[in-house]
Amino acid sequence: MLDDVDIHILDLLQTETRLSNLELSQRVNLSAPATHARVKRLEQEGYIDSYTAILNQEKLGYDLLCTVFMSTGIHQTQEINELERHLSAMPEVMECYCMTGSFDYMLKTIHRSRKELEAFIRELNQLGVSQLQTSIVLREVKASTVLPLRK
Amino acid sequence: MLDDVDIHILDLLQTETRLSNLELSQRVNLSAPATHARVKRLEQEGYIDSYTAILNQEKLGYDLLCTVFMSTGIHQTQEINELERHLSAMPEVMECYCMTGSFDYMLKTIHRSRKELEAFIRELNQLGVSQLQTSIVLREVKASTVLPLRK
DNA sequence: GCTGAAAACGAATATTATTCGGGAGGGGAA
DNA sequence: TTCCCCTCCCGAATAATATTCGTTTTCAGC
Repeated sequence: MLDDVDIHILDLLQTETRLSNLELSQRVNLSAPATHARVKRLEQEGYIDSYTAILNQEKLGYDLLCTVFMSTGIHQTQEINELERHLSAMPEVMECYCMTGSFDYMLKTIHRSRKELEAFIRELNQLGVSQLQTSIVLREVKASTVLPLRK
Repeated sequence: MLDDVDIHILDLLQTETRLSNLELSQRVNLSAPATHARVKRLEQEGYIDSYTAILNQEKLGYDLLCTVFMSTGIHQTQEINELERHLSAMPEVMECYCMTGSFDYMLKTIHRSRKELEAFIRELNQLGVSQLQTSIVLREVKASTVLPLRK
């Protein structure tokens, strides 16, 4: 289980990932080796899924963020798995959730242009989709990956 | 501007963030110092927004992921800014987008229990919201932060 | 082909992570 | 209480890695 120091470490890793182990240890009032051992434990036990670099979408030409709601006409487990594997493999699909509500899935997708978006939607339609509703993000107010550990 | 090696570096940093500079340099066929200088440049020029640790939501007790669509009754710039500042400050709000479609905003929110979700929705309602439509994520099919650089 | 700027290299150094031996603290059994 | 054992910590030593530096290469423009 996790004690307060573990939570503190996780919280710091979420927001100040580039802290050196030494700095991290000073923030949580432990020695460097003890802190290091805890981080390794948190990684191994799966509390930390991964480390990642967040790139600037705009600077890299990805200015078109969309949400796509879709329903499928299929109900067989095998076909559903197949569909989901397809969706997961599409690099434009950043997130895909199975949801409550009037649609089966919600996707968050990213594109470089309307042209690419259109091609993507066309591709989706060939995957056995019965309904599609696409909206475009006009402005990003907040985009975070931080869990609210310290509430 | 970015050359092929820069793109290669960014792509590796997205997926194998924990690579040492030496390993990274070997992957892109450059010397360690040259690679390091490029990474620093990419950071400084804003191609890399941040580094972050992705925590395991489930293991940390956050099992309730939601999308909230909302519209506001307000139209004054000042009030809108105020509202957005509020939304951004709420730790349960992981993402907030201003969107096309029948609602003004879409939120991605995270909670530990239905009880907390209810309290959150109540809080939202006190922020000058005219319409709210909340859906719950049943299953995460894909959740990525990776931009499709190599398409 | 010459020249200058930009970018690369290898070696040297500085910083940081990681290992290791030993010791403090705390719970259970006699 | 005392002893033992387990867990976790610490500081020092070592290993790995990042970073700096002086020099060399590369290449576009003349």
